[in-house]
Amino acid sequence: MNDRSEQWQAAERLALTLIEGGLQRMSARTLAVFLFTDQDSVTAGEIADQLDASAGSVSGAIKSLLTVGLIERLPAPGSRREHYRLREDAWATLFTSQNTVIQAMLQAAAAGIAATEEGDPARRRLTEMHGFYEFLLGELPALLHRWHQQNG
Amino acid sequence: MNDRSEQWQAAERLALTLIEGGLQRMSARTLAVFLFTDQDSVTAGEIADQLDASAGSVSGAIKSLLTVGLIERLPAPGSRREHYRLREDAWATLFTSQNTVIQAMLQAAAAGIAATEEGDPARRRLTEMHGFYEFLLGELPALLHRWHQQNG
DNA sequence: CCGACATTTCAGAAATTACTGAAGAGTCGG
DNA sequence: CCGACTCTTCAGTAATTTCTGAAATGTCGG
Repeated sequence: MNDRSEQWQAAERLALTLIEGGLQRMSARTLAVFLFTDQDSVTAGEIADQLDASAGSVSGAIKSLLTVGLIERLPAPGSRREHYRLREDAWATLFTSQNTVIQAMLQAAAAGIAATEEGDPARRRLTEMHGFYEFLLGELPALLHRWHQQNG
Repeated sequence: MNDRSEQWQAAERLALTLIEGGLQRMSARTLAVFLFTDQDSVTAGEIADQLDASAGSVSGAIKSLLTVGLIERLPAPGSRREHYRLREDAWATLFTSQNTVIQAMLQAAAAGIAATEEGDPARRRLTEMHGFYEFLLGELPALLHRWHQQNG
């Protein structure tokens, strides 16, 4: 028990959960490798081996994980291969990326309000929607601040 | 300006944003109709007309919106057709549905921790992940409570 | 500079997801 | 009860997304 293959299974299950959460399939599986590896950093080739996936798809996954800030490229450790690892604040970052969605919702609601007339029931609904996402956008920074304090 | 076709465009743009946020295409477009209609309630047929989609796909979308609690079926208004409308707390509900994802993350992390040994770097990473989602799960109810207070 | 190796890019293939259309089930008015 | 109308279900199809494989690019050691 508690051997590597059990960890691998747990990693694949976690990847499925990440997919539920909105990540793309290959990005999720790649992120799971970053979580479950017993090394400090991994290379694209190692990930491809572990996942039995093509170098191409791993390259794409790494690119997108870098873009959203979940992983980081390590200062070249003398090798020809690039090394990557999970960033310290990866989870807060993943959660924060929701803010983008919230802002888009806010703007969409505002656009809808602008397109409706006073007294149209649609305007009332869109105003409620706008109010909620405005509230959220205001609360999330404080929430993350509390996390960083509590977490040290 | 501010005519119906402009509203329709705004509705389709909002649908795209909802898709970004994780809804399925048809559910998102249907929800947009519920937001932008100038009626108090709409029927499946009206939605199908508005979206130029088949009755089947609208039926599926309504079913899923009902399931997650974003819309409600109205007490039969004497007509043969079913009437639906956006629920009052739809946006809070949509946001709350994230909690399910958070709990799944928490469990996935716990499973990973159980599968790793003391001293494995993977265990440290998984413990951090677990801590973050535990924090989130604790904060969200309070956040929604603040919303309901402020909102009345 | 050159050779070897790792990564990236991208067009095409595979797999998944979403929609349609038609048949069936349910329901209301008459 | 019957007929008309609406909604639901589901198999097939269409569209989209995702992955692969090979060629191109980049980089390091020598």
